[in-house]
Amino acid sequence: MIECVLNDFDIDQIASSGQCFRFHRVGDKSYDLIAGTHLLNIQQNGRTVRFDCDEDEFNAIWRPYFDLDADYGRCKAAVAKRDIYLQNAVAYGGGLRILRQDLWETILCFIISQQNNIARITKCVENLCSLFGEICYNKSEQVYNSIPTAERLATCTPEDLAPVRLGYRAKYICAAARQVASGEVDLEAIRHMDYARAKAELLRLTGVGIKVAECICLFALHHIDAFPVDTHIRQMLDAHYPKGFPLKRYKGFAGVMQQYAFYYELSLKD
DNA sequence: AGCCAGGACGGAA
DNA sequence: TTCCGTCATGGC
Repeated sequence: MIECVLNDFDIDQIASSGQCFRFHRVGDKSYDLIAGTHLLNIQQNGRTVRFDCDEDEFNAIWRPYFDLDADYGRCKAAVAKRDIYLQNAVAYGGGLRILRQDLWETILCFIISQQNNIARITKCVENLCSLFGEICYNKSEQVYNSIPTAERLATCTPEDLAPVRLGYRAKYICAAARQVASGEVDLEAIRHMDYARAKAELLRLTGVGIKVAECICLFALHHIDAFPVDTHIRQMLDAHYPKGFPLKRYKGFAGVMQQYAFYYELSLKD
């Protein structure tokens, strides 16, 4: 068990931010999280955060996963004083982090995310894991499955995936899985590429366009200068930045600002 | 009952 | 290049 006192960290905000669909709420500010092949229970009480794991696992997996060595206060301080919108967004989502998620898991989740809503994305991901996930965890009477491997999905047809209810995205998943399993697209190589090259390589995957590629770069590869523009961000840009978002001001970490804005936009629509 | 959702694809112009 | 119809499903 590891206990930390953390600034700029709110597990409820992180779990509901729409960058990860694998948080399972098990109590007040308490979640089971599946990340790749790892399972964690995390619980927050004020600024104190409990990670149910040993020190080695904490340092090797969860410290980088939650980006605990980054100073988000510095990002927040960079917001222009007169930028009322972004000031509000940062104040609202001050506990967000940009996660370092598993690459293949993020590819699948964000292929599924297209033209879809977060509630249904979460259900599709759960269906995919429970029906095709290969590794199972037993934790407090709760069974969790990992995301299915590319090799497993490469053997599937879109008809096989019908119970997952992916709609037209099923054929994208099958095709992308074959590209990865065959080595046509090399995920290990992508992990070592810079942002521009990683994005170009991800775009070769069926079902991955510019927006999804940027999400993968931001939420898995931690290229935090990626700035995915989805329908919510598009509306936000039109409404608050008609002359263009000040990307240059936030060069090198624009994706952090994007995430504050995205989370803030979601809150304004319920 | 419609409108919309963290869009991508293939073909037309 | 840019533009446009199409693609499934279900939350709200």
